[in-house]
Amino acid sequence: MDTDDIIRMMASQGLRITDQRRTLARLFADTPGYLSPKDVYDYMGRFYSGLSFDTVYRNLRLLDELGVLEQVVFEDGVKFKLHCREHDHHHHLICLQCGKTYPLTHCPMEATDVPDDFVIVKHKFEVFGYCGDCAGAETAAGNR
Amino acid sequence: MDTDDIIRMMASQGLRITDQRRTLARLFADTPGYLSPKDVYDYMGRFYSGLSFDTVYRNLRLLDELGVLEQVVFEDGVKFKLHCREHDHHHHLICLQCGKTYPLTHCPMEATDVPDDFVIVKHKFEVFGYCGDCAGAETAAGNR
DNA sequence: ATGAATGCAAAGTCTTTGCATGAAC
DNA sequence: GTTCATGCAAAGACTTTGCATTCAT
Repeated sequence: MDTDDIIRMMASQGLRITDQRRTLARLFADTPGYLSPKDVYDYMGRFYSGLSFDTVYRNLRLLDELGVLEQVVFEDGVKFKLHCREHDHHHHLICLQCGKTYPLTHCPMEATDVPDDFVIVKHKFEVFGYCGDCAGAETAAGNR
Repeated sequence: MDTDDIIRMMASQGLRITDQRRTLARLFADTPGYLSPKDVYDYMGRFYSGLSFDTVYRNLRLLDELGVLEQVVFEDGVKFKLHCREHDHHHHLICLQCGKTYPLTHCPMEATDVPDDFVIVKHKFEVFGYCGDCAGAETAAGNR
């Protein structure tokens, strides 16, 4: 999904396409992983001098509600990424360094035994670590 | 693990056993599930009129660091429960109503394919829903 | 021209910190 | 008697809201 796809998606939901939202769309289109509100604010701040945090929050929340972005709560706070385009259920491998995610097709629920009287509503399965690029960089740094 | 076990654990780590900490120990010994800082504050507040939030936070953080409690970040905030006494790796079934947890022995990592160059650090697997008691109560309420 | 998006300021929630008093050892 | 725990007050981080102005449509 590229910048224009995101913009079309926003427009189709009735949102007005401001310059700022165009930049926001570009940012998420170009980012493979998760971004915190602060990450977004810092990036956007380079282009808009008077940028305020509340606008960033408003747009992130709006895009989350419209299904353009998805929001995940990590130990160190809330983060956002493009909503996964894959329609089939899947989970993620997440790089702790660069934030990039990789889909995992295996869903653990198939193999999980749950008591008969327990009504399942949802589940969460995430794997964290370092991707090839980041693990390599770290090792190299450690060898200095 | 009962109240006295927890108190012994605190004492062995050099903590002073105040009346308030005794109550805190009892609360967690008697609670099968997760408690938010506010839950703890509300409960403790019944016994200590001048109770302040900062003391609750301080004690929760302290007990988390000592390994007496464990802290988990949920969508609706941070919560605490007694640290699992089971030594073997396991996951949890969590009731959205009463917060009670049940251990799951199955670990999804065995069956998950991860790229060779990805270095795994940790993973998270949690199942949410309603336990037998709560699911029953909800259905009964719905039938009124 | 109309209504939505933005910036500003302010408030709200949750959590932490500094300091004096009081309690545990 | 020392040292740690508590309460109070204040500050800090993060997020949301109200309102006037500006901009997309």
